Amino acid sequence: MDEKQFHQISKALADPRRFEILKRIAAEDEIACSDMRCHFPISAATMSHHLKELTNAGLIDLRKEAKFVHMKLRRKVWKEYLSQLNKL
Amino acid sequence: MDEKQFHQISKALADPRRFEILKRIAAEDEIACSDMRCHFPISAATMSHHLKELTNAGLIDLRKEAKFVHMKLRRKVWKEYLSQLNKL
DNA sequence: TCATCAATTAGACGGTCATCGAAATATCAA
DNA sequence: TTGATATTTCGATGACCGTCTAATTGATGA
Repeated sequence: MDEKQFHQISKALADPRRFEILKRIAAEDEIACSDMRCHFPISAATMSHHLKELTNAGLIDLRKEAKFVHMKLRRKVWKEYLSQLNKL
Repeated sequence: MDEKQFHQISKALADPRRFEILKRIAAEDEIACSDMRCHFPISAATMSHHLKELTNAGLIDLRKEAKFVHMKLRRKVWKEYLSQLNKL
C-alpha cells in the first residue's frame, strides 16, 4: 500500500458517519446502497459522496446490478491498512 | 475506549504531518519538542497545535522538564485503538 | 534584574469537507 | 413512451482545520 492510499484511508475513517457506514458494509457480506439509507439520516447525495470517498480510498467495491448498487468491503486492503498501523 | 476518544484518534491520524510526528514519537522512547522541530518544516506554533491534538486524543503523554517538554507514546491507548479497528 | 530561549496562546487566513436541494442520468415497469 | 425509482453530479453554504505571525508565559543563566 502506497502512502497516498494510506492517507486516503485515514481521512476516510476520520468522519464518524463515514466510519459507521463502513462498519455496516463490513458487517454484511454485501449490501445495497438504498438499504444503507434507511440506517442513516442523510440525503442520497451525501451517501453517494461518502461511498465515493470509500471507493477512492480503495476500501470498498461497488457492483451495479439493475437499478441498485451493491457494496462490499475489500478485506485485503483493510488488512493491509491495519498492518501498516501496526508498524507504528 | 469510548467512542469520543476513538474518533479523536481517527481525526488525529488523518493529517499526514501529524501522523509523521506520531511515528517519530513512537520510534524514540522519549523525545523533546525542540528535537522534533528539526525534523519538520513547521513553526513552533503549528507543532504545539499538533502535540495538543495528539494529547487530547490520549495518544501521547507530555512531561515538562525545565524549559523542555518531553513526549511519549501511550502504547496502551494505541493498542486499544488498533483492537477497535480490528473489530471491523 | 534582564536578556534569552522553549513553548503556548490568540487571532487571522485560506483551503478542505460534510451537507443539502435541485438537476441530471439510468433503469425498470406499465 | 411515460412515470417511477435509484443513484450521481452540480453548485452553494457553513463549519472545521492546518498554518502562520505576533504576543505571552515560563524558566534559565549572566
